[in-house]
Amino acid sequence: MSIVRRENNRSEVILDAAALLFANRGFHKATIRDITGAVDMLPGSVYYHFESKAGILLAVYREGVRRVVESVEDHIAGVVDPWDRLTAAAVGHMEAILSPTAYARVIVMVRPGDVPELAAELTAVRDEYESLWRGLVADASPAIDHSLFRLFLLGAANSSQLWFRDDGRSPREIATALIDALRHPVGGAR
Amino acid sequence: MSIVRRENNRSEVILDAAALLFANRGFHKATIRDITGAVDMLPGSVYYHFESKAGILLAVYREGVRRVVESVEDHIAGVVDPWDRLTAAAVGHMEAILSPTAYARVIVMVRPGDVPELAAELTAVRDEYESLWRGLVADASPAIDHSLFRLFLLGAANSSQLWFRDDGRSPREIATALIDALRHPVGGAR
DNA sequence: CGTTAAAACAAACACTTGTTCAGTTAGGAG
DNA sequence: CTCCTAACTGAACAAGTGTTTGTTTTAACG
Repeated sequence: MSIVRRENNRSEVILDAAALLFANRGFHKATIRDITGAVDMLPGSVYYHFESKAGILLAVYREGVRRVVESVEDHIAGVVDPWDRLTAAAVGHMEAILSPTAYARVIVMVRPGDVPELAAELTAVRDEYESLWRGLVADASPAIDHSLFRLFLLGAANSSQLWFRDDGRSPREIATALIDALRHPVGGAR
Repeated sequence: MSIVRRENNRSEVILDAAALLFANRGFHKATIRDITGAVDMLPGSVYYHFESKAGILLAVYREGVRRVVESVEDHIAGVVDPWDRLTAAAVGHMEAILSPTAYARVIVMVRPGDVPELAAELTAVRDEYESLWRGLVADASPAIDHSLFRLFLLGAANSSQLWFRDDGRSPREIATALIDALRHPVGGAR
C-alpha cells in the first residue's frame, strides 16, 4: 500500500534536455526523438512521465518563469531606491534569460502563439511574471506611459537573446546600459 | 523563338499568401498545402514557380526587407535634424513591421535560426538593413554605445509585434514614444 | 488552324511527426 | 524468494510533411 518512489527519477533529466532543445531550436523543430535521444531513451518512454509534447513545454515554461522570478527577486532584495531596483531587476532578468541553463531562455524563444492549445496558459504564466515588472516600473515612475515603458524595456531585454555572445558584454553590463539609456538624457536639445 | 510570358503570373499571389501565413504562424507551422490552399492550387504547383519552401521564404524575406527600407527612406527623406531623422525612421520601421501586408512582419516573426540552411543568407539580408540604422544612430550620437543603442531600439520596436493591437496606439505613436524614452530624461536624480 | 511552351493538375513518394500500447525489466516490499 | 509496480522498451500507427513525376490544360504565336 505504500508508494514506491525510486530516487532515480528521470523526469527532470528529460526536462533539462527538452529545455535545452526548445531554447536552441524552438518548440516545433525540437522533436520527441531529439529529446529522448539526448538522454538515451526511446521516443515512447517520455509518455510515461508526460502527457504530451505540449505538456513538456508547459513544465519547462513554468520552471523557466520560476527561475526568472527567483533571479529577479534575489537581485532586488534589499534595494530600496526605485531606479536601483529597476536596474537590479534588469540584471536579474538578463542573467536568467541569457543563462546557458536554458530554462529561462525558452520563455523568450517560444512564443505563446507557437502552441495554440497552450497559448492561453503560457500567456497567463508570462503575465504573472510581467505583473512583477508593473510594480517596479510604477515605483520608478518614469515620465512616459508605464505600460509602454515596460514593454519597451522587456522587448529590448529579451531581444538580446538574438545577438548576445559569451565573449562580448556580460548580461549585467547590458542590463545596466539598458536602464541607463532609459533613465538619462542621451539626446541633443530640441 | 519568341518568349511567351503570360501576364497572369501567379508567383506574386503565392508570395502574398506565403507572407501572410509565415507572418501569422511562422515558417514551420505554415505548410505548402496551407499556402496553395489559400490561392486555390495544388501542393505540387508551387514547385514550378519556386525551388523549395525555403526558396519561398527567402523571396518573402527579401521583399519584406525591401519594403521596410522603402518605408524608412520615405519617412526620413528631407528630414535633417539627426533626432528627427531617428524618430522618422522609427515611425517608418514600425509602420512597416506592423502592417497587415505581412511581408515586413515576416522579418520579425521568422528568425534566421529557424531555417538553418538559409540562416546565413537571411542574416546577411537583415544586416544590410540594420546598417542603415548604424548611420542613423551614429548621426544622433547618443551618449551610450552606438551598437547597444541600435540593438535596444530595434529590439524594443520589433517586440511590439507581440502586443500591438489595432484598437490601441498607432505605430506612429508607439515609435515616437520609443524614441522619446531614449532621448529625454525620465528618471530621478541619482 | 496547329504548334509550342507556360502553368497547373493528379497522384503518389519518401520521410518525419507525435503518439499508442502490449510486453519486458528492475528494484523495493512482504 | 515472490510479488508488485515503477520505468522503460520495441515496434508500430496514423497523420502530416516537403517534394517529384508524368500528364493535362491553357494561352500565345506563326
